[in-house]
Amino acid sequence: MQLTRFTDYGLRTLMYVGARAENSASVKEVADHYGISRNHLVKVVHRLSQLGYIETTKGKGGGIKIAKDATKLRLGDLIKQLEPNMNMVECFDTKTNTCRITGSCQLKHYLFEATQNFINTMNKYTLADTVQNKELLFA
Amino acid sequence: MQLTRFTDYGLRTLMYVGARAENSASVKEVADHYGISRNHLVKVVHRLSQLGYIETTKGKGGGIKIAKDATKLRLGDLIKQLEPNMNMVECFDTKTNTCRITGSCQLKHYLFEATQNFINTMNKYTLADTVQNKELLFA
DNA sequence: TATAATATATATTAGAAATACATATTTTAA
DNA sequence: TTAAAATATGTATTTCTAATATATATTATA
Repeated sequence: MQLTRFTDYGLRTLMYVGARAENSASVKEVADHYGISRNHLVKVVHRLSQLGYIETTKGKGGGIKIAKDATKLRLGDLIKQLEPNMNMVECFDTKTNTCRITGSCQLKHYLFEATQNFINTMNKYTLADTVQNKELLFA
Repeated sequence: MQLTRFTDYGLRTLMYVGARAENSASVKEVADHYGISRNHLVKVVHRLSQLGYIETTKGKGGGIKIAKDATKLRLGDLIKQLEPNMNMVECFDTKTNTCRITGSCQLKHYLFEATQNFINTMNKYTLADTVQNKELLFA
């Protein structure tokens, strides 16, 4: 049970940009700061922009910028949208489920409740909560 | 964010065996019932036996049997022990962590709390709760 | 002693995440 | 107007790990 690096990078990018002056930076700057692939990060940023969390500006002097108030960005919502698959077990997706005991098995209900609690707990916090000290982030 | 099939199969095996007369069955029987690889299931069963959840008997007439009272087997504990990796993000494991903002980043604390809530929720339920109707399981 | 079961180690396969590469597009500033 | 600097996008490759397969060993009983 893990989050993908895609989600991890997405959160880290928002944290970085949110802590920057004017809430802006370039993808290259973020990739360099974390020592991760710029090409991979481009896709994460692209997804964040699709979701409306980031504004991108092409061309010279362009870059990325947070599109929403960091105190309004709930972490649970972010995770739910960035994760490629929140189906905890096979039978969460009725299309591909092959489990023979689905009918009488209660496990899925408990897993659903637990996953919901996971997201709810994360939703107690916002992006703004994640960075305790903006200066320290760049130390 | 998903459980591995290994964990899924482990839970299903316990459910199956727990619903059987005398709480016993053979690996082959369980594998056939779910239509999954017997060889793979052998490893799951082996792990369950290492953890003390299942007793195995070799030889003719042998098989597997639940080693504990199903009403005492909490699902959260099971999941925690069956999952190969409960490190939600890279920085959960200080040995392999490379993230540069670990010092000032609060995300890990929130993720830790949320994961704990996930496990706690599952621990409200036991293996005995998962099977509503033993007969239905084999319908 | 043959058979039916689990135990164990190793090899292989499959799938998905992560990364790399190449090229297109856009915008600005010289 | 053109070069440069940024993101956009599609495809290919690599890497990792879960899942599966294979082979053999061990054990116990009929």
